[in-house]
Amino acid sequence: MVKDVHKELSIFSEYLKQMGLKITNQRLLVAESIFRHPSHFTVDSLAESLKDRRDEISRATIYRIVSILVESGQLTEHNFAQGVRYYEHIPRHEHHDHIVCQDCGRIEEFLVPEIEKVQQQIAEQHGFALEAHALNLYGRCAELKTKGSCTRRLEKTPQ
Amino acid sequence: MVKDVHKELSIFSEYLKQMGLKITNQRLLVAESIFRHPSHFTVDSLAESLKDRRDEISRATIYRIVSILVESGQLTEHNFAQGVRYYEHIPRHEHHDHIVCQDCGRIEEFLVPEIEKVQQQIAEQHGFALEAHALNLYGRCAELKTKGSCTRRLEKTPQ
DNA sequence: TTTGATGCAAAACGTTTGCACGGCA
DNA sequence: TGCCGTGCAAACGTTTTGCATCAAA
Repeated sequence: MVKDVHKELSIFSEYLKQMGLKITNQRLLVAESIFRHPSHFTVDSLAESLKDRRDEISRATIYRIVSILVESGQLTEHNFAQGVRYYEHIPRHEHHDHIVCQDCGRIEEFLVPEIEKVQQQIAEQHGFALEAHALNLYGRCAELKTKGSCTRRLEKTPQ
Repeated sequence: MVKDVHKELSIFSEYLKQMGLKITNQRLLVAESIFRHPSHFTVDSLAESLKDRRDEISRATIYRIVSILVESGQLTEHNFAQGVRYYEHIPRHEHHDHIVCQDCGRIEEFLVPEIEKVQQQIAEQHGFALEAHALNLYGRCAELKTKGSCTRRLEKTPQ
């Protein structure tokens, strides 16, 4: 676990070096926080979780660091809903798709290998060079269904 | 064709009546324009296409009418990219998925019945009540690949 | 006549950017 | 030391909203 974080951090540092970018405290701190972060996040939630340290990092800087991580391939951007960008750190490039609760914003993951295959075929049929794809399911989660309400309900929801 | 437009318009009028909403000129004009519109659009592109009539309809009003049409089920909202909402009128609820060119914004449609089935199963496995889904493929379109550039390149692209 | 719809302008929202200062190389 | 990164505040583009006016019922 901790090893993974270190590994990802050194990949990032290496990327910075290769691109002639500087290795700063802010970049390392933001990246480390993301690599420890288990799940999907927004720049806003990331900024919140970084708030309580002595040297708060400005949102502008966080935005800039996040785009570097997208370019380095260590962060994936999701369009679950309009208005906010969601990000996700996927170690070892293990792709998966998402099912999103429209009530509480809960996001779960799944993978169906057959679908992955079909997508490439469709792109070929349309003459497209496939670069990325997103399969998002939207619904109401189990907790809501059984309990009538959601513990996460008060958090910010995509939508 | 024209018949379809009339049919959709009367469905819309019926919906307005049932919801206690008024049938106004702006609502009919915007809806008619959408129902004639063959494809995906944004509020901006819709406003542009409605510009040249004597009584220009304000953007605020167009936004409000579009959300009514989403609620009436006659318009589907897409999260192809951040920043702009794309809409699509789907007569007779013929669902399909999309492949989007990241260069020119060209959007083509496809449908794979097997995928549609699998999605329901996945939702059940996760205890979700499935309400909607989106399968978006992103790539570079054929025209770009063969000609090295895109005729649509200068239009606004999602991204 | 009553109530809801419209248009305008201002606000809201997440995100980006110009610029002066500060810190890495 | 030079140059890039940072933080601040202002700008941005899309969407929403408060309010006075207007029109459908």
